[in-house]
Amino acid sequence: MSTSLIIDSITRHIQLSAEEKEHFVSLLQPKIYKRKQFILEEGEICKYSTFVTNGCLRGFTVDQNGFEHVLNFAPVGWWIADMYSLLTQKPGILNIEALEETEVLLLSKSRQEKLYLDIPQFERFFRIITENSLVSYQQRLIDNLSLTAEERYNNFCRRYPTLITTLPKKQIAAYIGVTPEFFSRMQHHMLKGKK
Amino acid sequence: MSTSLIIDSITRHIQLSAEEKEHFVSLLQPKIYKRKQFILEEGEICKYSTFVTNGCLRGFTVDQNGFEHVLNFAPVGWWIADMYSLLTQKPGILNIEALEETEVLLLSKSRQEKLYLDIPQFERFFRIITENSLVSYQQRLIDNLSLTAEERYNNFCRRYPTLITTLPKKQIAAYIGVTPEFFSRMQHHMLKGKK
DNA sequence: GGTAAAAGTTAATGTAGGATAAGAAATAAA
DNA sequence: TTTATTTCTTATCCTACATTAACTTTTACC
Repeated sequence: MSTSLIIDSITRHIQLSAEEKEHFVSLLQPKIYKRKQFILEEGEICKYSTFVTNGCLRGFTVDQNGFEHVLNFAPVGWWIADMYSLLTQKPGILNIEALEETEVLLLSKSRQEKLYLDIPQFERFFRIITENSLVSYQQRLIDNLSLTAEERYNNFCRRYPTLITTLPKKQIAAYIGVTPEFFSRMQHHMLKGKK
Repeated sequence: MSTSLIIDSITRHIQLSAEEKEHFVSLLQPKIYKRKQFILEEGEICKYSTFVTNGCLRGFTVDQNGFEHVLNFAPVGWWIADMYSLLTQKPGILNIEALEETEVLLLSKSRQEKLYLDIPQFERFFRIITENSLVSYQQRLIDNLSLTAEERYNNFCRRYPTLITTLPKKQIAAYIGVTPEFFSRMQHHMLKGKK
């Protein structure tokens, strides 16, 4: 089980002793998902916080008309969950799917809660990453209210330069909030504009 | 200084001794804002978490074309801040303004940080309310990607029934993401549809 | 390496919601 | 109570993006 990445990303925010690290690692379950395999499906209760050590996941919803909307991507080093369902333990609306073969570390809700009591520093760690996540969703909401699709795409490229090359365009379109057809036309238009 | 509301809302999530409550309250600064007065302006550094004990605030951005977009409302019992600016201590893009005469309790960033060390339970409290806030922004983002303006308005009415009566329609329009003109037309259309 | 499936493109037509303008109604300040 | 300001409405025209459909290219996997 490769845990150096998760430990590094945690100790960027809090300090842990060797024993604490060891204890934390003992709570994690490694798992591998194949391309297109679902980590979580709409209607299920989310039982885990999922940390990606390899590959990439996507969280998305399906609307009344069957169209998919991407809430988030989780590339290497990111956490993902259906936060609503994880917190309330009620059925969620999120689907989480592997975009390619993906290795994760699972932290169950009950173990996460116990962790807060055993090592209170983790309360701080999850507070901090939740705060950062909140800020980025607020910014994205403002972007969706203020900007054109073209501007939102430019922001996406600026914020996640590595993802543009790896993700199918279809998925980026579903993230910025346009149809694949319009996305295609938009890119054509942007190229023309630059020349 | 009326602190029973803030103490109640905190002790719904964590337990505090009488001394801890007293200590917490000693960190708060009461303040009153007049209608249209700004709590924070774009470009400033956000120094406080603000808790509303009376009245109502709004957080909004102004886009390139001068249009306002409402990120959030803070009625009685809610916290508000420019989270990006508060966390990074860099100039923010949010304006926070009083919609009516409003009483608040201010908790400065430095005192909040010290509070985490003095009473670690507060780390948990702010983790929990940040998680809840995150969930609602995620849901709102999905709504903006999936639903029509009419459906978003219905959701707003369902989620914040008390606010519909008190807020100017203009502000609700800027929250759900339409112009006041279209909002007006939309309401007319909805009435017709119901009969 | 072949083939089915998925992803991407292009074009024509349609629509939710924006822009502009101008007046009516409500509210606040004096 | 009056006046000024803000909010709300209605109507017309306009645009960013959606829909549909048909086609091409790329990718996965047997």
